[in-house]
Amino acid sequence: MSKREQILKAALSLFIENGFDKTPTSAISKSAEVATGTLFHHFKTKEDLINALYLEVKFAMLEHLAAKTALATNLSGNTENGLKTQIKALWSSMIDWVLEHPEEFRFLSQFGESALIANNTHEKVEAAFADYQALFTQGIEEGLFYDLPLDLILSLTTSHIFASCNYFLQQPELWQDSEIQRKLFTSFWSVLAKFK
Amino acid sequence: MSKREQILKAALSLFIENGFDKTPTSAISKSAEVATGTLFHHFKTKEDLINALYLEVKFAMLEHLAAKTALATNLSGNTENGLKTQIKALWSSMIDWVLEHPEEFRFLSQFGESALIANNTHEKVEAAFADYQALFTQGIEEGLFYDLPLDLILSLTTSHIFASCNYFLQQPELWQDSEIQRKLFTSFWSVLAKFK
Amino acid sequence: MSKREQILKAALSLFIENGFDKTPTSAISKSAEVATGTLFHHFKTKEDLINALYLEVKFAMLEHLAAKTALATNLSGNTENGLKTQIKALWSSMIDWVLEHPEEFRFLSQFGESALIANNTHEKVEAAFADYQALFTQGIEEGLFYDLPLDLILSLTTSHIFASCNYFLQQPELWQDSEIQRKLFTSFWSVLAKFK
Amino acid sequence: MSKREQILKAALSLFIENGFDKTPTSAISKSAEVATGTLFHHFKTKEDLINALYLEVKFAMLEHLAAKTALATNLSGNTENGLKTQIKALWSSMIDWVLEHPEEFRFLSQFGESALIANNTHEKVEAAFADYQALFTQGIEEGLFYDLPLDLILSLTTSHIFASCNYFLQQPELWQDSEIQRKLFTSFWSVLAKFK
DNA sequence: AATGAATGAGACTTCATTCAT
DNA sequence: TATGAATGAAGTCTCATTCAT
Repeated sequence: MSKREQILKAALSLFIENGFDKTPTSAISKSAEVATGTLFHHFKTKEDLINALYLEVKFAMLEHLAAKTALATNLSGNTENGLKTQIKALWSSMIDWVLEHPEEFRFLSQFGESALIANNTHEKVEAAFADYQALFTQGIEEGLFYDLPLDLILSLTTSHIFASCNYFLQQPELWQDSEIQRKLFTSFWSVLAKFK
Repeated sequence: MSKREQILKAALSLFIENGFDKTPTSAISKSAEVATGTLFHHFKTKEDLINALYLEVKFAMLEHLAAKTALATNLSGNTENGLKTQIKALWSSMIDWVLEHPEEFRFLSQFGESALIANNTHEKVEAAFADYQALFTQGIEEGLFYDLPLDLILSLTTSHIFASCNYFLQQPELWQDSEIQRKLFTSFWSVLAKFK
Repeated sequence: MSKREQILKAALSLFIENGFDKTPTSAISKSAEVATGTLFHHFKTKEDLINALYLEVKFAMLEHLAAKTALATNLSGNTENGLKTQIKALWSSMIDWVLEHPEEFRFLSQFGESALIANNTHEKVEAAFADYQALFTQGIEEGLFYDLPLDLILSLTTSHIFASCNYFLQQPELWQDSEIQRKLFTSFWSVLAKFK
Repeated sequence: MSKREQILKAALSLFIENGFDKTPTSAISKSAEVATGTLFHHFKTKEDLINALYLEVKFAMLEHLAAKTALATNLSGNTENGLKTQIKALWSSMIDWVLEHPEEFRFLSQFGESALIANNTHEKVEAAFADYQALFTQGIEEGLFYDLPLDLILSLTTSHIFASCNYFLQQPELWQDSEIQRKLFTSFWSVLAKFK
């Protein structure tokens, strides 16, 4: 692992454990076993570091989703209920990834909305997730979803997933229960879809 | 307004504007027009201050909900669909309060999950909200809601309301549109209820 | 006990326990169960308080010595070895008092040399102890003691007593051992006297 | 001189002049001509600084004593009165060192008994002085000294030396007077020895 | 005499960042 | 690329003292 990677890894753990402001850069470099100067060699400032970390995590998540949902899309073809299938794949891939990457998820929960993440950073992420967003636009346009503003729809679904993930992180065994999965997806789906 | 209240008010504004760590206690006392020592006369530490503020805000919200929903309960009597009526009253009172108290809502959004709020504080709040929580227990027990853990149900509904509130704070005029209200409550209700 | 006395008593305990600077006046008034303002009603400043306390303690000690050694003097008459008898009485009365008033002794040990005690205060004390000092002048003049400066003699004897008292405070039962008393007085006496 | 040494030197002067609590760390760094942060780079806290300083001073004194008394030991051989010779060498080396290092001595006088010096620190010092302590154990065991507890003996002798040093610091020319030296050592010796 | 809320100067310490090596 | 001693501005909190009641 390169020193840059050591630093990112140490920062991830420390930021979620103590928060950004309660994590001195000296603690990061110590935990990463590099000198204090080395951190600033790789990241101009502490805020640069957290933005770089945010991008790494979001893109890692994206790669996972891409791998899982590409498969789902191919299997389903483009049948009439293709949208529901795709969104279900997205939904469950997301929860899978979170359960495999709990620290990363906690990081996104804590810092995704914080002012530390620059607009510039958010824009890069949004561009990368454009394809997924398009699924929701499609659902609204086809009259399958409630006729509500796209942003509101996205926000409602995102927060439903986040709440579910938080719950499963506490009780991971529940995710194995297919009955619970079914109920929960029904709840999720009905947040946006007019019909079950 | 007592000096204590001046301090709480100033802290509320500054914390949501800049965050906890980016708000020096000196800025709070300055904005509250009291001496630096006065802040520490009333609140032993800066963390004590934010916990006291959290309690004040939560209890103010509770009072508003109590006033509004007591009314709703009386009107509805205890008819068969009493639960849905009560929860709808709760839902809309909540959004009403948020739109009337945007700073307080932003404060709860930012700090409700943060490690700054002590367990002790959370416990006091939960005790005060026990009656509302009971509504959800009832819904689960009566088989009206999904048979999912109470905590999960609460978390899903809370995050639905929060996402809605956040949206209306950006677009307050949409809350006047009764059609949107209807759709959104339908979405909200179906997060937890098996039947529409 | 008057409030003034309550304050002095609380201050004594706290000063020896934590030191002068580590004892807030607020802690003193709290321990004395009076209001913060009351302390400053009786003592103009915190330094005034410690000076008042120093005087109280020194005069209390003096009273004890006077009571004990007056007796000794009367019994001994003014025989040739009167001086040794008187000094022995002084020596043992002093240790008696210390063992009965350990807090007061610790207070004198810690603050007797400190810059907190004003010259003015020291002068009052010295005036009150003039009679005892005269004993040592007499010993030097009579050629019984080493021909060394009075200040040095006083300093050597005082520190011998202090060291002994400190020891007996740790091991009070040793003071009951008359053999040890005898040896220790022999040691003490030979610090100043040419002959045993 | 390294920055660390500059800080220790400045702290020594300021502590004895004003006391620990009346010496702001800002005054130390200013007097040492280093930045405020530099002090805390070398010493984690202000108390760490005074403990480090205490060790430095005690070890410097020890080195001086070792150099002087090693010589004395060699000259004296192990004749019958070797112990008295050695202790006299110790006694006069000690006073020599104090007169050459008045600030260091005042520092030890003021802080040696204070609660600021950690047990841990005292233990390190005691270990280093074990050889000298052994001389006194020997004196007691050989029946040359009073049969009193070692701690008490050490305490009595230490305070005799301290009182003498304090006196000579006021009147350094007296230390040149060999007659006074002789009397004073006789006084010192008779604190512990049964025979002159 | 007694109270205690209010004051504000000043204390210790932290920490992101730099720079000479 | 890597190091870590050095920096100094800025932060939280303490505390002796005052004064209106």
